[in-house]
Amino acid sequence: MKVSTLGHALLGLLSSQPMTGYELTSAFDVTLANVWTARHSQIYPELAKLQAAGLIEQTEAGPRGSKRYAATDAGRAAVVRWLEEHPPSAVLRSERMLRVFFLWMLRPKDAAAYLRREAQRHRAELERYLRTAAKIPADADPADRWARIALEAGIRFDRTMAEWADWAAAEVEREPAPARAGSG
Amino acid sequence: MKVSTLGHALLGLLSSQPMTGYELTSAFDVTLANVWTARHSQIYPELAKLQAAGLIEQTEAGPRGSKRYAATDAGRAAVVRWLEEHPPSAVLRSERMLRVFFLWMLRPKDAAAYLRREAQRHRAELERYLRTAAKIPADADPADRWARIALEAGIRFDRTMAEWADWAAAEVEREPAPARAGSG
DNA sequence: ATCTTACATGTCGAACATGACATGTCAAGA
DNA sequence: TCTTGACATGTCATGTTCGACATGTAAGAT
Repeated sequence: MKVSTLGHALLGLLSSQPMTGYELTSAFDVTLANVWTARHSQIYPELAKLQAAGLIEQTEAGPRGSKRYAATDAGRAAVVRWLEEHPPSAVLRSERMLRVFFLWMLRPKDAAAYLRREAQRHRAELERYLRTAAKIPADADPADRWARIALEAGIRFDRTMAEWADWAAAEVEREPAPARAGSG
Repeated sequence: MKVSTLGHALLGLLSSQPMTGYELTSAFDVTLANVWTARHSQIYPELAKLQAAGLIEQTEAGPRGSKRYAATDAGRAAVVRWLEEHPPSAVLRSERMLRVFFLWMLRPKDAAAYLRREAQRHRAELERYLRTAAKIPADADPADRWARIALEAGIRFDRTMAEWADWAAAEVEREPAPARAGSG
């Protein structure tokens, strides 16, 4: 059976602890939101597929008809193979960064304002990360250490992008677009 | 008519200069590869849709049955509206970053090796960006300035991620996973 | 002349992803 | 008791994206 990226993500999550579809959905809304997204309408059918393939199993039936799943040995092995054998696809999809390529179409003033707002958004996200990081106990527990490592990527990313956006805004504002040849 | 992200990207590219489907395809393979991807099999049908909507028009019929398109006024206006009115979707999709969340499943030694390879990949990409940047003439021309701004985002991003990956590898290697409680 | 490679456009089925619709449970507070 | 909101699972139509298939041309090298 061929497992999609989403499938591997679910398998990975279910390798650390048994979870319900609902809990997996919120993991995508919170923890993984900045690297991958998935709605419950995609998650539930995928869980059914993984179960049929023997990669996960239901471990518990809870209150509101909830079903808790855990990765099987085969499921965990699939994640490890994915990490070790499947070359990481470099493909990155970011509407936010795509837009930057077309900001030249706005008046310099508007483009600069756009970039300042981008910087603010990145700083807001950075603050959020820093608050989360402050809550992680000084590591010893491997789980905390890994949480900290993933978080650090977010912290550095948003800090860098905020700085870049401010720099870019300044760059756009630097001169009101130099006059064409012959002005000097 | 509702225009997709891909549609806006094509409209943006065709706003700077008329291009053929083939040229647009290589723009996605080269320039935009790090923020958005699209295959020719998606691009050609999308061009047909944009033309039908009056957002682009064919300006030239070239050698091998090639067709060159340019954005119309309506097309350019659509891009500007997209940039100014449509709130940027924060959705970022990166298989590479997703994987990091599951590296705890590897032996520390293997996880560290993985992260070192990640660092190398980012450094290689960084080198590529720096070589490209060196070729951009010291700006004066707005087009060069904008090219430089987009490139700078890539440079800072890959430099940051390379540093992060090295730091993360060191963090993973720091101790061979502390023994469980009671080891003293 | 022939071959190879880059140029060039297109279709189609399958897979992936979203948003809307649909349904129901349980706990807490008014 | 009633109401609200979080919990919980599912389907379906539509839209987006990919990989494979299909076809042909022009330029440059041998």
